[in-house]
Amino acid sequence: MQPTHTTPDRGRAALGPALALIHSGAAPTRSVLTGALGVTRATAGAITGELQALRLITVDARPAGGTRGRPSHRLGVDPAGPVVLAAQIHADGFTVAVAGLGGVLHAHRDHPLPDRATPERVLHAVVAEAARVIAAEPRRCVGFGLAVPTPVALPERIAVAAMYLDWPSGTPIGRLLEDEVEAAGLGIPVDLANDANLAALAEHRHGAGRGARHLLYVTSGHRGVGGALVVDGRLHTGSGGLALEVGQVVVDPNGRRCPCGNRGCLDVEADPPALLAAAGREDDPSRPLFDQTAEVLAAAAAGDRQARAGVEHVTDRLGLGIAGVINILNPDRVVLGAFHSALLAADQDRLPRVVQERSYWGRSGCIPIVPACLPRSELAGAAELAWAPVLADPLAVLAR
Amino acid sequence: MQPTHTTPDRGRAALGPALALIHSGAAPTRSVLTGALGVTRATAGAITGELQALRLITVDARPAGGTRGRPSHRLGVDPAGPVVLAAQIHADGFTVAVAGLGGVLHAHRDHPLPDRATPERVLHAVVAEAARVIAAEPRRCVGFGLAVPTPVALPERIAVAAMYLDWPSGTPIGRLLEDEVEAAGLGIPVDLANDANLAALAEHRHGAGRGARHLLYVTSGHRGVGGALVVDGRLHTGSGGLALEVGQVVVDPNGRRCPCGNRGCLDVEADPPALLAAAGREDDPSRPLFDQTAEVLAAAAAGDRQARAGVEHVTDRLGLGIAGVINILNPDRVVLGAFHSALLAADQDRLPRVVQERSYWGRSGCIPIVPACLPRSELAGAAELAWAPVLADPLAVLAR
DNA sequence: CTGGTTTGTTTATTTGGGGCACAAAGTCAG
DNA sequence: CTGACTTTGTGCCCCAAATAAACAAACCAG
Repeated sequence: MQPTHTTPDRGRAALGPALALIHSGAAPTRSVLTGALGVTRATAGAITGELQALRLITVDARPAGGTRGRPSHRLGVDPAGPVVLAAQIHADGFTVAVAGLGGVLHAHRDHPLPDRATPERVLHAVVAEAARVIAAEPRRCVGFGLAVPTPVALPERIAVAAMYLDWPSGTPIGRLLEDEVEAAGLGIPVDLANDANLAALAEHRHGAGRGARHLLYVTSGHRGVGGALVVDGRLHTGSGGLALEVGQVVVDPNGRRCPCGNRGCLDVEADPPALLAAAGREDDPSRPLFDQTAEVLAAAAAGDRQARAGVEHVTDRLGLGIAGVINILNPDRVVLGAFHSALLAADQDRLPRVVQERSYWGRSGCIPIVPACLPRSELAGAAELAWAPVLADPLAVLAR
Repeated sequence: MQPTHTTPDRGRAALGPALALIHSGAAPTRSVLTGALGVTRATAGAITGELQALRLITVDARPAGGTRGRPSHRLGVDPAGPVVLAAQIHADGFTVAVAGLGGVLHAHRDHPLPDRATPERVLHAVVAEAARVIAAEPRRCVGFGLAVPTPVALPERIAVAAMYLDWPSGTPIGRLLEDEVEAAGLGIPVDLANDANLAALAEHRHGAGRGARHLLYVTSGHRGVGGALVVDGRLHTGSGGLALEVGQVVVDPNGRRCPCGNRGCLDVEADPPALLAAAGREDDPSRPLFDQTAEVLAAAAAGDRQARAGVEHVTDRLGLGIAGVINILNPDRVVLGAFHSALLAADQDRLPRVVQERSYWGRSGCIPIVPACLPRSELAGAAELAWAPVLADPLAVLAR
């Protein structure tokens, strides 16, 4: 017999949204919070009081100055409040960091991957390191988020087609992580997601995408092109978690072969190796791709004609791909990370022009294309993932 | 002096969501409503009682039968309750209909466009007809929605690049409509939007897209390809209202010229004239395109080799375009309207196969591609638009 | 018929949040 | 410097919406 079909007491429902606004910097004062939540000043005061009692935020009574009337108190995250663990697995190793609210990365350390880097061994190493960090951390740790360099299929969180790691496609990476966390006895909620998706999330909350309603994020680290889309402030993962495989957008049907089977995907037409090839250079496997592309960009800036042509070629391809997405989604901002950010810096005008020419009626001329601005956006995104339960319902997480 | 920075009393907040659930058929009983809203049975009972008192819904105590326990009462929309006006402007004229809740089109009549069909004259004729219908309608009319065959740029609701009508791009069609409604003294809230977008909305609420979280809708009436996307149950219009110009997706860079300036847009590669051309037939301007494409499809079904090749060619092009969108958005269903629906019917297997081949890892093999099923989806969508304020806050609209 | 199960309704109670008044803390004009 | 004005923070009262609990109703299965 079910007692009387009810839901557990959620307490103050606006607590989470209020914390999210302060966390993202969108509500620096109680007054702004009042307007953003659509409540009275009295309620906003009660909410901030509660958040303060939870040691999540601080209220600074020093005058903010400027306008007329009584100055607002400044709202900020509490540096002594709870923290989360953020981790990232990448091609060369993994990183574990402690992160506070407000997008603050307190400390992070890089570690090499274990030998024979199977999913189990890597996750075991990550969780072991996480346990060490938690043990050494005086503040309370309330979550753990992990960024992985493979697409993650929902709802089972299965890694598919890892590009750098030799992980078999179909690895149930979500369950493996939870098993490791359970075995280590961490006792905190855990989640993981694709690194490019998380980078987009972080840029939207704290970086170059702040305030954008719909955001397109495109990036490339080593090989392939990743991206993500934020719709109405939320990461759009699609029905299967595999949305925005922007790398699969075809920009040249007669272009280079792509591992996915098609020809001329953005994946192979606008990543670092594509720039090397377009500039007529060989990929030297013994050196980091990043250094080699930096050389090409520098040469182009110095006037090297072939390098310049290569930059323009790849920029045009990228522009075509972005224009295609813009035609479909009409975001209000485009943020470029890593390699593409450098590409934009090398020629400020060309990419916006190409995008404008190739998107319907040139309306995208008004869509700003800006470089990412967070130093470790994937890690910051993993922190966002870890904070998600707290932002959804602070009481439920902190009450334990 | 602002009194105390407050928001107006909204009464029962769950009233709107509850009505929306009943309206879309997602909550056929109080019990389901209880679960969907996350409230107790007592609250759900109070809410349905209030909606019943507003004459918006009916409660039918007849047994629904089947399972154990006390049978639920059936919830349904009240046929005698308020109605809205739905109108559509199309190439040959305009249509005005009366619509009830639940996606019911009560009656609709077609009218020719006035001579010299300027925006002002057409809107004047539509509103005049609407006023006549309202005057003859015994039930209370609480809204007016209009579907127009041009993209509508937000937030000013400006028509851009009309394809069939000779309307100048940049026409402030939203303001013109409001002026006409005001001049006619209708005294009801009014809104308008692009017809393909509204068709997608209607299919999602009441048609082939019911229950889908993310829905891609692609259609073509006469010339060009339209579409829309429903994300998390809401129409995605992008930041400027011009999202999902799916017609601008390039499927063949060496293809036919498109009015937009590009080559090989879906707009000119997968619309009715494209099929005629691919089947080696001349477009006879004196006959409706629909009849001509129907002939090609019939010929293909009868074994005409050239017609068959044309159908396959256009199907492949359409599949390429859909696959591109799927790679970016990963919807969980694709609905095809009008011409594309007929194209799918002509060859059930080919389109899904092409989409599967051309989208990443063939994962779209699981994404159903189904024909639209509403007879007048644009009109039904206009009704949805008119209902929107009521579904958002029934009391605010009906209290007057 | 009896017991079990689910649904609808009534009543009492809790509580989140609005309305209001007032105090506080600044700016601005003279 | 002073007083008017503006905006913010807070305490108190009250209401209304939702929960909880108990009960009644309606059906099925033995």
